[in-house]
Amino acid sequence: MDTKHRIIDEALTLFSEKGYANVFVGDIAERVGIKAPSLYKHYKNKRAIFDAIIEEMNLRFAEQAKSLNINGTDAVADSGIYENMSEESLLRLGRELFLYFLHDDYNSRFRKMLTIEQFNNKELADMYSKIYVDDPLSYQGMLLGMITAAGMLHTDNVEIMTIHFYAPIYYLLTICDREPDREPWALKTMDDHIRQFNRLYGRTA
Amino acid sequence: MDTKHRIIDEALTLFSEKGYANVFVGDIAERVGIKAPSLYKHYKNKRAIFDAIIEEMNLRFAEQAKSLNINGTDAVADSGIYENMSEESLLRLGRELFLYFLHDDYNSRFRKMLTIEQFNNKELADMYSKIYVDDPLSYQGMLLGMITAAGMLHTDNVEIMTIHFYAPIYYLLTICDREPDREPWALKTMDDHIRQFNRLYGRTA
DNA sequence: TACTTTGGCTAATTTGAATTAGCCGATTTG
DNA sequence: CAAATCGGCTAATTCAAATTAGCCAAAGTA
Repeated sequence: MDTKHRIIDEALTLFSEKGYANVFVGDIAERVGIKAPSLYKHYKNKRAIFDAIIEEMNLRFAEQAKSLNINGTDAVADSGIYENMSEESLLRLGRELFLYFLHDDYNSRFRKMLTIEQFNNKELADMYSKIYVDDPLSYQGMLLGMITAAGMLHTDNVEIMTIHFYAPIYYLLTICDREPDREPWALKTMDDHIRQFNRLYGRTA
Repeated sequence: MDTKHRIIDEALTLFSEKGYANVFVGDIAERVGIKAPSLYKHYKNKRAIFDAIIEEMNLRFAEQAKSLNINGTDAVADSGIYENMSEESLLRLGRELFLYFLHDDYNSRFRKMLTIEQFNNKELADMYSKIYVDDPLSYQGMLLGMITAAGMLHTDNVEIMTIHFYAPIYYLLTICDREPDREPWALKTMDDHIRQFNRLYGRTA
């Protein structure tokens, strides 16, 4: 990774821990292993580093969204979630979602940064909502809708069903961001949540 | 309200909007209608203002917790939630909870401040978890547990049932904090959530 | 090979925000 | 009523952090 990327990488780490205003240009430089003035060979100023992070993340999430959509419906059908749609496949879906969001290097740092900066910056508020509210709802809504259409879950309101699936995951996620020690409890709770979700929505009406 | 309280009141507003580091002592003073140096007649320094806010909020929440516990079980029984436990009473419970957390003057500002500062400050992280994770779960868990014991809801895992009740409320709350325009949608979604919750857990097993 | 660009450095400089000094009128209190 | 004390003000002061100036060596390039 070249210096220019190392800078936004280290800056993201620091911003996610302390917030933009509490990170000094010198802190970033130190992490990168250079002196503060050298940073200015790569970025016009501190704000430009921040903007570069946003831009980079926008790219990443756009790619991710595209890759999910390209395969889209087919990928899900292909994934075998239909053939043997069981509690186990739902459990897998939830756990993967949770652990991906929680541990993915960029997701976790970027989410914390957005959490800290969201009230200061309309653009970040919108990104937060898109990434952690609207996109998951629409993607999981699509999945759960298909599973429902296939007769394996039952509801007349997929949106609420999706919130019932996702809100507890989101809730546990924010807890782990704040208190990583609770992760084992969160994982267990996740499993219990999904098993119960499956029982609640899985019965034949 | 005397100056000393006006200061922490305005400071809380500003901290909740921009975060501690982005608020200048002069901003607070201006809101209060005095000059920055005059602030120092009331507080030793900027950090002391922040600490005073924390202390004040600790008091408020302690009082609130006490008043909930004093009446405790009796209050619930008294509240008539039993006699005609209906979808309507659950709806009321959810809506009140939601609107109280969302609009209560101190709750809403303080929650935003905690959201911004949580990763910087272990004490605040703990407060956040207590106020918005642990206390609601234990209080609502108690209520729902009683309703379940009375045979009006059905589950063998009250903790998960409580998360199923509260996590969507929490989720909607964080959305409204970030995007107040979504409040009407959130309220409607709240109602749909609770009706569905009631149907899911209300059936006789 | 010589010229240019790149990316590092140290030593200023600038800026702006927190805090202190010290004055002063109003209010409280012995 | 006189002396504290309170709570405001203006004018410094301090200090830390962002940024700029300007030097230099190594790497790339005509």
